[in-house]
Amino acid sequence: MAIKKTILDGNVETMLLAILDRTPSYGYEIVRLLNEQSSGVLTLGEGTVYPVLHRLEQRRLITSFWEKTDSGRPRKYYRLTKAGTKLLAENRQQWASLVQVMDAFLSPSGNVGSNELLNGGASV
Amino acid sequence: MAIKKTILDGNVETMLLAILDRTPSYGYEIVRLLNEQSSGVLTLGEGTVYPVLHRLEQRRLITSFWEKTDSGRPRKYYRLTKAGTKLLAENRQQWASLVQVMDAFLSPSGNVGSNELLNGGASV
DNA sequence: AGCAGACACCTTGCAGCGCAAAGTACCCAC
DNA sequence: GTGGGTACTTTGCGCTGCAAGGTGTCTGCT
Repeated sequence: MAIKKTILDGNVETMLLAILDRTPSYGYEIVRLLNEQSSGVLTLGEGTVYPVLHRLEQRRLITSFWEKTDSGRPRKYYRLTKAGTKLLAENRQQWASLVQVMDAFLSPSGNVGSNELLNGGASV
Repeated sequence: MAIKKTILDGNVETMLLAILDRTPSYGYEIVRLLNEQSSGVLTLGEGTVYPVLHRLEQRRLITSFWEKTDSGRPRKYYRLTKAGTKLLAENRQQWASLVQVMDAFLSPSGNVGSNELLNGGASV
């Protein structure tokens, strides 16, 4: 079963930033990357990824530059800005916090609030 | 830094189900539970939790019953239905898948696609 | 008596995000 | 000349979290 859209909210942004943090890339390839390298868990279309890229660019978290190719249409490459790198770091932190909280509440044992859990996170 | 709303999308639902899976409870207490037992990571208000509860009830995932109390107003308790229990299981699976994917893409080393990661999840 | 504050519930309206759908355009192979 | 792969774009819908505002009860302080 593929992942439902609702719990993806906001995390697509983080994944794109993480991908672009490794190396500049372009929309079409990012879509392939996400779908192929997620064991079939993700099934994102272009209609999802492109708008996110546009949003990120408008917010100056990434910048774009066109590159000609031998085959087919030119590609619009994206690269992280400084602000993007910073946001990625924040998002990593956010994600870590969420994992911590979800783990606590989802633990079947129900030992939420056991203080062992409450030191590792969100010191910021 | 508290968690931003966007990445909470859908997960609040799962947390509520998980809480109610342990024991029936009521809105006001659930709000306290979430905020107190999350090391300050969550700062959810009643305006967030009550609508979710209503939604869940409409979808027949939980049922409610009023209980009188000695102090103050009566409480509206919620309890999981069979469908709710089933959805919780699904949501756990969804969450596990998301964690797997996010871990893969967020790993700084960039070794996404290393096949060690690709066995644990989403067999459903 | 009056008032604050904890308890407990509810609703409206907005903003953000994912995504399906539909469209444009180029190239290659048959 | 048509089908399919590459590549980018946009519009509009639905769902979700949440801020803001509101109702009502009881306890305790002054």
